[in-house]
Amino acid sequence: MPETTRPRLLLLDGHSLAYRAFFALPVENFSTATGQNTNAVYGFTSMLVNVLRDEQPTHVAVAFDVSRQTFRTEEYSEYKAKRNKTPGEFSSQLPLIERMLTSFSIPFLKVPGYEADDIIATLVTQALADETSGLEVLILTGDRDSIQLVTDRSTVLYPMRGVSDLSRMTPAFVEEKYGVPPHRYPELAAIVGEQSDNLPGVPGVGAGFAAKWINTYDGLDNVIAQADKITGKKGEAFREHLGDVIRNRRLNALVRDLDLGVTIDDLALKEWDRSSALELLDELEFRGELRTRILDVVAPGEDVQVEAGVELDGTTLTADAVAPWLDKIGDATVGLAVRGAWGSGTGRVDGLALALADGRAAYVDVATMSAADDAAVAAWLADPTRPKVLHDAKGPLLALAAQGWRLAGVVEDTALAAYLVAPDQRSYDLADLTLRYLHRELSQAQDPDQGELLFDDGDDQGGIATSAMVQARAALDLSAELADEVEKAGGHRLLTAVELPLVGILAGMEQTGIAIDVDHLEGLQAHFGEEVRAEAQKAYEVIGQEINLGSPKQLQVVLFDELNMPKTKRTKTGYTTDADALQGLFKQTEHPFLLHLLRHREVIRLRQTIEGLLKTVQPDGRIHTTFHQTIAATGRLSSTEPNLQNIPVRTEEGRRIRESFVVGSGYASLMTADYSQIEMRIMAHLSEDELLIEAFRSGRDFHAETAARVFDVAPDAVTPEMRAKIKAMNYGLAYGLSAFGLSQQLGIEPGEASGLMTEYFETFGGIRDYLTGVVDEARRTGFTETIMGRRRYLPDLTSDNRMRREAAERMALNAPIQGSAADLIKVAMLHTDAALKDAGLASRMLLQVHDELVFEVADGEQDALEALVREQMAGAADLTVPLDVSVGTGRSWHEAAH
DNA sequence: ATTGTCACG
DNA sequence: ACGTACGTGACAATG
Repeated sequence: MPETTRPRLLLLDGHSLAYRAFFALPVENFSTATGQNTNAVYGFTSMLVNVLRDEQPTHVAVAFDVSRQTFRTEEYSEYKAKRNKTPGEFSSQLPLIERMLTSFSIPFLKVPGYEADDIIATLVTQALADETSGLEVLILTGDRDSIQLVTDRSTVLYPMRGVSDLSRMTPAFVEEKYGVPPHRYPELAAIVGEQSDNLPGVPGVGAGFAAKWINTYDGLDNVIAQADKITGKKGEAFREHLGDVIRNRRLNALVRDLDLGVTIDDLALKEWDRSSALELLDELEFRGELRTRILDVVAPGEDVQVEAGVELDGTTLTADAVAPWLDKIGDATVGLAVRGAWGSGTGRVDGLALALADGRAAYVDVATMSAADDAAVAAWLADPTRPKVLHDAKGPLLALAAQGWRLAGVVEDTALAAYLVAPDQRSYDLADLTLRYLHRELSQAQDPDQGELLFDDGDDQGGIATSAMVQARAALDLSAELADEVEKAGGHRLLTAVELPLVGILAGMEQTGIAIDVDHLEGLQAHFGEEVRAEAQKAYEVIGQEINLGSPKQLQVVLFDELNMPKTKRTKTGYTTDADALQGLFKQTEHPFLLHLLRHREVIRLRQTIEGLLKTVQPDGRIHTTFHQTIAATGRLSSTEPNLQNIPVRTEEGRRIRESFVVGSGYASLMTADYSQIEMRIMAHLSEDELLIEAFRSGRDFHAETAARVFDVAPDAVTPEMRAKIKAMNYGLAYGLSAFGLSQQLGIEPGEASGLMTEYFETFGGIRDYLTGVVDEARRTGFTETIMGRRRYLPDLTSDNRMRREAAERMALNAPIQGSAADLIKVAMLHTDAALKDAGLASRMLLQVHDELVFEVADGEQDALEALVREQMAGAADLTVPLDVSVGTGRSWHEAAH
């Protein structure tokens, strides 16, 4: 005989559970790419799903508070008044919880003027009224008021700590824990008070005494009636606070007869809306364990595989089969994945995987290709009319180039698309994106036993062909999905007109590399190495011991314990020993150790830089850096292995390293071209500040011009000090400067810095208005935007954490400026590259350093190149101020400085 | 793996 | 009262 399912009603207090989850789970760990916080949704959903799984209810409902205004606040305005203002990070998650419930087909109820507790109390009362139904009730809540609802047919599940441990409150449990039966719990709470509701109780009376009184006198009413019989201090306090107790009792009584317009039958569990549930899980970026747990409960047996069911009709092409296959697919858009390796401007191709939207896919093993195959592949790759989609195309591009294949017709790079949609991500791994946007497990689908991959994989032993084809298909499907997202984020033009075409240019620059004078670099290495040794020796002599000068920990012992120097600014683990602090200490103590230490730092750093560079010189005598297009959230490029964007320049000694970056054989010289004050010019353009625009249009010394305005003197009366102050101010502006930061920078008093800022903003009111406007708008829309429409999402602008909020505000000030500059030089690179090709010049672009481009100049092209580069860089955008470009030429990067 | 320090724009 | 400018990458020391 089949077991009859006992009817069980599960009631949840949505508000209190979500609120608990919000504080239990660190918000940093739970937010989406676009900055939506999800910790409360996550915690609530997790609790809900666990209870659904463990308790198997037949009926479910969730109750919410509508607002803080209820009949209780009407009656007692201080009710819950001590609670902090509900954080925006919390409120924004409530609609998501409601959507989650809707997709689970679980009804949620709200009644204006009443709390979630009252709704639950009403439902419990209804459910228990019908004794024949045998309905059992479970109440999941984070609010202790519900304890009064516990009976032998209704149990409260109360989260103990965090969101995982539930305490099962049966009548016996309540009696054991509080010393009173459940229906008397509110009487006890009335005496003891409830801090979270801002209901003060009787001072000095705890749960123990309260329970004793209630039991002795048989209920609170009798305790009150015979209050004068209670002796001692506690009795006195009780009589004194009788009013509070009576009020508490009135307020903590739950309303049990609301008109909800639903019956218990309406709460029966229904079919889940699987597709909208999945969609929401993706939107919230819930993957991994919770996702699985939800799907297990929501749609048992219909796990991700259903979603991952990508049917691939794949084949590993044998010799001479490539050309016919490529012919068959015509000009369909193809997902392309390259197997091989790449880096340092070169690479190797082992195989190519192609996938089409209709399921066809092929893998070409380069090792077994015939000459005809090679030609067919080469032609297809190079044909711009045969559209291809790749993930992170720059590496494959280099590998293909090393194979002698040119790649054209790349209509989408899914890494770049995902970056434009959410530029703050740490990585844009294909598997992550596939899961986030396609609801598919790349790794799972790779396994032919689990996925639904239907193809003859022939001698594909390691599944290399399979996984490559699956990735090719994933890239293709992703491009379709991301196209919408990019469109929504307004990034379509940026993607197709800037980022995508830039890929090839960057690949070319990496491939070309920059020539290095290794002998010179080795000479410098020996030179600085000797000084490192000598300076360390002197440092050891002064303190009479040999410590590791590179260890902040050992330095702190020497400086602060042994030499008893004043403590510097704190770091997480101790006191800072950075150069600024050491200089400060030297001013106070004049201890020679500090000078040797500082000098040691300086030269060891130079030596390290040199050694790092030497290690990366390739057999061709050149360094081939890797440029990254999806790292910096502002839109800038970054450079690694080695980083050629932070080669020393500020000191004469450091600049000697730049002497080692030289013109390669067969070329005449290096040329650098950089924008002057690009960020301030963008500031002038965006702020439309008349005076600032005028300062730039005058063509005279910008910092001096602005200083003259601020100090209200003639331009020729500006002293070097005045200029230095305003220069620091000008630079600081785009960083969201503070009086403190400015004072540190200039070594002046914060008060003076603050006065300087006031003067500055009075002079350049347009800048002040612009800056406040940027932050306001970003707070409203959730993102900032550059001249080209590049977005950066800054959810922390509404954070309750002051540090986080202010940090986000500074990012909001900086992102449009730094990002627009990045847009501009990228456009300049595209135009310059095109113009070089147009003009048939042999000169080539080697490096980009944010506002500077470095070129290798071919013989006889010096003047033509300079004119071309100036024109393209200055014309990259039409701003209200001119773009000034300064150019220099020489044998080395050092000489090419201007 | 994280922290401190320091190089660049 | 508190910590302080934006964006990166490399290296050594240390947990």
